[in-house]
Amino acid sequence: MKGLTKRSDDFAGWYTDVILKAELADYAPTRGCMVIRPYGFGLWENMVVQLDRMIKETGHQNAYFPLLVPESFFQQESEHVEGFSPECAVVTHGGGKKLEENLMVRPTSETVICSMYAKWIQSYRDLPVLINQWANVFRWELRPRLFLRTTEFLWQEGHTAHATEAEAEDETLKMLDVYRVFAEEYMAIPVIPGPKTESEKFPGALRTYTIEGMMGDGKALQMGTSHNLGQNFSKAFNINFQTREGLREFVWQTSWGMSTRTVGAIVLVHGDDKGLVMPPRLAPYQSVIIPIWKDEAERAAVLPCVDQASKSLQGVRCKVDDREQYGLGWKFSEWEVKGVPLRVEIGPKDAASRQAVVVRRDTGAKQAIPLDRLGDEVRTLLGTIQREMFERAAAFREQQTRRVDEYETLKRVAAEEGGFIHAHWCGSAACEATIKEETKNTIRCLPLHRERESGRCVSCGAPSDGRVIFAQAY
RNA sequence: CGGGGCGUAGCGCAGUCCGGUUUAGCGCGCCUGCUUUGGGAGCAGGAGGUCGGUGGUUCAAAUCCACUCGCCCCGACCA
Repeated sequence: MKGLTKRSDDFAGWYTDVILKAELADYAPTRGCMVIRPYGFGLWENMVVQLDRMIKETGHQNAYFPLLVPESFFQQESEHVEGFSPECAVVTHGGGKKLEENLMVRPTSETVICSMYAKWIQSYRDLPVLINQWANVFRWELRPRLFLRTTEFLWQEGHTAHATEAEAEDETLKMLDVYRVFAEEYMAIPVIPGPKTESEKFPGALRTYTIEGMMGDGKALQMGTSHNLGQNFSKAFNINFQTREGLREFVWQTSWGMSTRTVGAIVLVHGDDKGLVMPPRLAPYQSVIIPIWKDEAERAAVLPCVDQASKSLQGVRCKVDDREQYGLGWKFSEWEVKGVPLRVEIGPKDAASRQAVVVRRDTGAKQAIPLDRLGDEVRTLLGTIQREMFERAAAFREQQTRRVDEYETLKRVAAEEGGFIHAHWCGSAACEATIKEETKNTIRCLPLHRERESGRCVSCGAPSDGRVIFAQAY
């Protein structure tokens, strides 16, 4: 692709170029906002279809709550207000008049939803409440980046209410695992699930769990979060219920979200110098057929083969690129930057031998496949690509991960190598802050299934019983 | 919000320092026609601009000055 910044030259510039040239998105006239273009939205829609299915399969129902939240509602949970106020947009006027009460544009929907839950929940028989909504939210970010951090973004936010603390914790972890499976099996991105530290948790939550992925430059990206809200919101919004025993209790809540940011993760993890590489299970087009001919005779020979190929690819999201105004090189480059997993070329030579030339986007590997086996082979190849993309990402993460025991080493690795650093940490916010200050690395999470290992905090030397993950984050 | 950079045709840029043969150019793209097609095709013709905005200096401003708006990159805050 001409004009595409090399990934190794300037990773950030490359990222922006890929998104623009692949036509995933474009800058909007509104500051900090972007337009998700049809190709990018097609990817998001495929993600939505799968994630939505998984959310429903775990017993949740979709609903929709309003974009605007009365300021007074928003202010009911103190930690929540403190965390979100700086990044909220506020509506002060409506219908040409100053409003009696300001309306917050939701940065997340806990408060409106809780106000409704207070109304809907009376008895233990009303529990659990398992609701999800697909929505847009606004966070006034100071430094926007396409997909990764935009003022408005799309996401899914689940909000549940339970009778017991244990049930809420189960729900929190269950949805975290839904995210893990989605990231690994659909996005082909290995992630590390685990709780956030106190300083990194969601404002108002008891505990926040995250799935952390490693991007192609070794930096970490939080790809989804699941919060155990405890009774913080139910107390603030008075969401109580009568137990079987006749007692009044506050519900235990969770919330969890995954956003369009993850589209950025797909670019950052799988992309290369030619552009995007789409994981087959989410790709808007899984294959593109490019017919080749230079006169009517060849066209007549090739077209039936294209039809046959196209028919044999039933069930594969396939596009036939028969645009005549573009040359072959142009088409190849275009579908490469867009990351279509498989390119199927059919020209006169192929037509003569009843075959197609199939080229993998991820490896560039090229092979001739007889037309009568094309459907099966393509389906198999798509599976192989999906699996190998995950394996490559996992191998890369492995290669960019260090175990470090000395603070000096941590500093050096953080400065010179980047990537994930597994190190001991005593659990104090002070050490966490010092390390962040001095190395730009933050604790991404305490891996859920980390091995018990006694050691000493890299910062203060106090005892620790397991390693945490440090990394520079997006 | 701090530091840096950039706003000139749809996109990418030159011209700005040192104001004046500049009628504001170039490449790509776009439109018309013909020829082309196994890795970004060729020829011919054509359309397209309040030089980000406002104000100032001057006989004369894309060019100098002031203010302003917007965007990008790097930090602090965040999904």
